[in-house]
Amino acid sequence: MGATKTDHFSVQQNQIASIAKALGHPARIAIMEYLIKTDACICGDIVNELPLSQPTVSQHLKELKSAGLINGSVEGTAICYCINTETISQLSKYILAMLESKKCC
Amino acid sequence: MGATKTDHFSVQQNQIASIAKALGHPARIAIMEYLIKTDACICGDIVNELPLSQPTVSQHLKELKSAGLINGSVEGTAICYCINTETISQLSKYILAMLESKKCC
DNA sequence: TAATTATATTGCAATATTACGATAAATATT
DNA sequence: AATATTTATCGTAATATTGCAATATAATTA
Repeated sequence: MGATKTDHFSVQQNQIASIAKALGHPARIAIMEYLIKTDACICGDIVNELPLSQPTVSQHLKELKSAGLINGSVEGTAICYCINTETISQLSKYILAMLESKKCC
Repeated sequence: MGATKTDHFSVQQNQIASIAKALGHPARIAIMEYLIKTDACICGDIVNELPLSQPTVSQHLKELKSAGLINGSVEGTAICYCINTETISQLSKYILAMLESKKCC
């Protein structure tokens, strides 16, 4: 075992889970915060901001990208990373809906 | 390696990450949705709702509980599970703040 | 074109997660 | 007390994640 049984759940359940999963690591939260804090697309220096090696940061960026939480575009030798508001908004709406439909307790 | 370097990140970053991580599995999303859909605390029958074995569901419930996303109280032979609005609200606020501080792109 | 700079990929070790059968624990009921 | 019901825990196997050193790739600059 060890493999998630994704096919037993709905597309939306898997989608939301994969976005949440991508945010489920402090390094990736830190990356998102840094991209937001600087109010701009960041070319480079994400590695210098984190207490992790370059390959590790690159891997985290890849996961955030594949979850649709950030976009990356080539900018010379560097790559420009930017947060993707749409995906965050999708998660936000889902969670707000959770709170709204809650009636008991 | 394989162990997350939690001590290199802030308490809040770890907190948000752990809530997101708990939601990072379709089965746990399905559990949350079921608890919300039924508009009540559910004693039992969560296992019957999911395509997973009882021990597996029990484990997922434990994770949701330890992340503070649900509460469980003994109710006879059964256990009554309920979603914890506070934790969901905490995540919601954090994500909304993300969207608000986003200015570029 | 060679050197430089920035990011990605590969390979690997350590650890974590997912899933379930078997079994235990807790509470009700007979 | 014995049985039934419900949930938790243990043990274990399969897979995933985390992290980094080494290396590769891509684009710029000298």
